[in-house]
Amino acid sequence: MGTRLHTVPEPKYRHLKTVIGEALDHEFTVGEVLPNERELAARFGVARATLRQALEQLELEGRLQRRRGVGTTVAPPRVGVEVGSSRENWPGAPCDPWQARDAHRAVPPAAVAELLGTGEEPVHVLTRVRLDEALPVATELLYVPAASVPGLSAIDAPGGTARARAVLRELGHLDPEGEDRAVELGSAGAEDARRLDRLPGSPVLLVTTRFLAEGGTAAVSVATYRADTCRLTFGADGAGVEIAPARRAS
Amino acid sequence: MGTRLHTVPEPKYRHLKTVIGEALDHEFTVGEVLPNERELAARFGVARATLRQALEQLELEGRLQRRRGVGTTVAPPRVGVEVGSSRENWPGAPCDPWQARDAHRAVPPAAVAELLGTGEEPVHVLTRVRLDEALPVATELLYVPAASVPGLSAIDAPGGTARARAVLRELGHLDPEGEDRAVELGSAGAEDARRLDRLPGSPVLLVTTRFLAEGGTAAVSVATYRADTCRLTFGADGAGVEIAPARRAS
DNA sequence: GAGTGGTCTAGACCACAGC
DNA sequence: CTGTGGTCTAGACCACTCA
Repeated sequence: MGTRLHTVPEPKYRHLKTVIGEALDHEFTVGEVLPNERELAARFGVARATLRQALEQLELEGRLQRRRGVGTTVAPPRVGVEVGSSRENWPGAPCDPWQARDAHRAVPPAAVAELLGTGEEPVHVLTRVRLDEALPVATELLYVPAASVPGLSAIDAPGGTARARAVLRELGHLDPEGEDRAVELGSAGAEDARRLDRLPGSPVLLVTTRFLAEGGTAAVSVATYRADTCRLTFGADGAGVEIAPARRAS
Repeated sequence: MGTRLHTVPEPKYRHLKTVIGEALDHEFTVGEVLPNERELAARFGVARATLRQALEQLELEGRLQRRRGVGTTVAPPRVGVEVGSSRENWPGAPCDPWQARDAHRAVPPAAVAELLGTGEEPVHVLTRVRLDEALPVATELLYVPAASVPGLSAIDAPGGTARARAVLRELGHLDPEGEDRAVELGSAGAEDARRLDRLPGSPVLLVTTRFLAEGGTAAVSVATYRADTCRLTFGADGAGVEIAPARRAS
């Protein structure tokens, strides 16, 4: 009685994924370019679409990187980006890892308005970017109700980065009381995709954060992290920098 | 001077995604079944593969649920599962939301062994499942070095759930000193897929947790959450139960 | 057995990067 | 320009669920 007689036949693309995945571990180095898709498909004796199904999953797992017009390369290990507990990512804090790009006033989407407790009232909306080694890893919309930045008159700074800095400066004066966070899977919209240098629809990790101060919600951040290159870390006060990626076994 | 003259033509599947997404918001209710793929493709005048590309992304965003042999239905909003800070998810704690399924001894994968600080030495490996409303939302492998459970002899319980309970009981006696966590995107392996009632390769959120006690790593958990149905929450001590899903705008 | 989504094929053309 | 990955087609068959 052989092991697992007559289990379902494994689909081709899944077998391909295993084979290529093992080849990546043993016969390729980070950054190396793979043969092109037509070549690979021919070599494995499958249609290009089938091969692509395998490559897609490997890319989803952060093991491959594909760029139109360029080719498919072996991806480096995911970079860990600190998202959690350390107080340094309070907006406006000295070590805040985000770069402000713009600021304007607008009525937030309903889901955000509910978290803020504001109604249809416009709030400050900051657009920010987070870089790692000069490459963008995330974009963010930071919603700040006027009530959180009392020292700022609505027409204080004309807009753009100047106002963004002013809002952040005021936020930094608040006394942080903690944060709420939610992480879920999403896909990049057109804007985010452009800023993250990915195609629209690429998988992203959506991090919604509620910043608490003075008994209420001081700001809400909706951040979009590249799921292919990022591993979000939630350190126990800076101790957890060393978590290595856990590779899936089938 | 029309707005955005001559920008790139939007791919069909992305336009489809928008159209169907809007229809989901306005003309369908949660749980309702959509027309089948051949019917939809014909209705929109595209090939089935193109339609499927749109459906795939909507499923990735948690807006659709597809089951072979059954059909495509409108998904309910994602369920928030508490993963973070609250001390109640320490393994073996009274309110631990996980259900033990099995226990055995094995040498952990290299990445886990490194976190544990054990070498090639075998550790306890507990298999657990996390349910929400009787549906599985996550599976877990919990690696516990023998040193963390001194009150347990290696052959104490013969294995299975009995030993799992014994290990957890011992773990619960430790004094928690904090946790490290990392979240990344992955795809379900064959085993996980079966337990989560999904197909292999489905997107999952991989949560690697290091439990700290007595100055070292008491255990390492590698948990696999269904990315389609789950939103991981990291509450500020139970305050953040109310975070609503933030829907992507394009 | 009928109907669903999942897999697969063998083509085609398009958009983009880089020379 | 050439070569890459991205999109798209019109079929086919398979695996699964349920009546």
